[in-house]
Amino acid sequence: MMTRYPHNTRILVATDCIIFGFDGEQLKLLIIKRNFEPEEGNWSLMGGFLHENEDLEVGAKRILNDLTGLNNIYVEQLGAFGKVHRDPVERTLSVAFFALINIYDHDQEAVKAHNAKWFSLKEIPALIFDHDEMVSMALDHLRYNAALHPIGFELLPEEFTIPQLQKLYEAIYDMQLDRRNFSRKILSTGLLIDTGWKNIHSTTKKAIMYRLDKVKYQKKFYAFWNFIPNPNPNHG
Amino acid sequence: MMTRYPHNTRILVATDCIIFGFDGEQLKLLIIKRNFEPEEGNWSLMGGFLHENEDLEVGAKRILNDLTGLNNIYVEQLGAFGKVHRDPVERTLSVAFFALINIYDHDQEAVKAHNAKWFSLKEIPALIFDHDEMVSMALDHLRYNAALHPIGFELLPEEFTIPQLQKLYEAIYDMQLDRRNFSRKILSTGLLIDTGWKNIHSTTKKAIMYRLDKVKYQKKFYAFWNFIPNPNPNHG
DNA sequence: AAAAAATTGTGTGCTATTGACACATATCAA
DNA sequence: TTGATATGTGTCAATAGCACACAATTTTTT
Repeated sequence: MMTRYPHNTRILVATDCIIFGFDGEQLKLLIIKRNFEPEEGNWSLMGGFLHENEDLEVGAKRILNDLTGLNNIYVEQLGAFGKVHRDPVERTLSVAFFALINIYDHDQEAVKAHNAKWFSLKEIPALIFDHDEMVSMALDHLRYNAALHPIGFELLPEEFTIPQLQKLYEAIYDMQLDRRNFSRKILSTGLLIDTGWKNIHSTTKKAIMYRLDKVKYQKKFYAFWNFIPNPNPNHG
Repeated sequence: MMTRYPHNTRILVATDCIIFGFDGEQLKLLIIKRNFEPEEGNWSLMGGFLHENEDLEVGAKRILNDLTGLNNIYVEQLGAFGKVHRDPVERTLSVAFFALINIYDHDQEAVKAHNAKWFSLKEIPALIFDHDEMVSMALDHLRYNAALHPIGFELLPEEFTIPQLQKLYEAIYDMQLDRRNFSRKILSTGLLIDTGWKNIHSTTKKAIMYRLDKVKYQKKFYAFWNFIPNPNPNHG
């Protein structure tokens, strides 16, 4: 029995998290100001090295918990970033994870302790290494997947109104959507349950609060949606 | 300036390739019979360790070229597989790559030399490590993406007929499609160029040979298609 | 107290696309 | 010449998409 593969180089493996949140108006990204070398003082995704006996997703969730105090975060693996010189200190392969959190749920003290801050998409500063590329890929992933799967709900509180949901989609796609068509589409999926409550925070007509039907959500995750109006109606 | 990150474990990084081909009737997977330990004699995806100064995709293409003799293979990264004990010898992180090739284009001698063989999807033997999971994920990826993007063409020769393309889609989705509706949909994309030739190999009516309009292909890659009839017509 | 402003809920009609299905055409074999 | 098989094109009803109008609710203003 072999105990090692001979003659091969072992390299460092890290995990970086692209963390999206929604404040009701804008889509935001949570990043940290590094207080360690290299690139100390510059902005970076939250990340860390993988532990010796730790699975990838476990490592990502440990890092996310560390920063936000949250445990049940929606994460998907984005992929591995392995360019030889992406880290100037030593070759490091990073597995990027895409995370969606409810921005009002997290531990704000932990975020402060890590020198972390939420940035609107259009105000994100330059990031270290290849983190800009990771963010860009994560945003594409979000736009691509939110049009086909009901993942947007991960960014909202348990109970939400249709206008809130619409604002989220408008923020994700940076476009205006028709209120009436959006409402019809979203209700026709049958994924929303009327809680019987109304949004008491509104200053005008109080919108109905809904919650996600989690059973149907699981079943329909792969049934294709199309929330975003077809950008190219006549396949020209 | 630092030269190494202290106190962190370095691990082996490998690449495994999930290689799909289409023989005109069936979708097939190319796998190898291992002639080295561990798991010698068992079936496995084609893979190998990443070289010291090699980028991930370069490593995958090196491995693909090694097996098939081909250079311009369509590859996408599927993701990193990093479970602690996925390789019994030593912890190894594998980055899986999804590859589509024209089955009649490759170097059959090289394939034989590697003890490799094409298997129909329904006849794939059990594979080593977590390779079954990789194949399953790759197949999901293919089904998911072929419905939205024109990647299916990667599996066909430069010139092909609409009935051939239809058979490919039927193989991918393991379902029958309506000839007339399929033809209408595919032609309405404007992605196909009539070469003026006809399929001389046919024994009955010779179908028109088309080729892909590569300029439009690039432009339309992200314009959503929907080749597969809606599985769930009334979003119920 | 009534009107205005803002926001939310629901409806209508036109058009393009979809999916089910029929018929005409081309090629080879019997 | 006829039959068998495969290919190309057409029709039509049902549906879904999109543009748009109107009614209802709540707070603020007059």
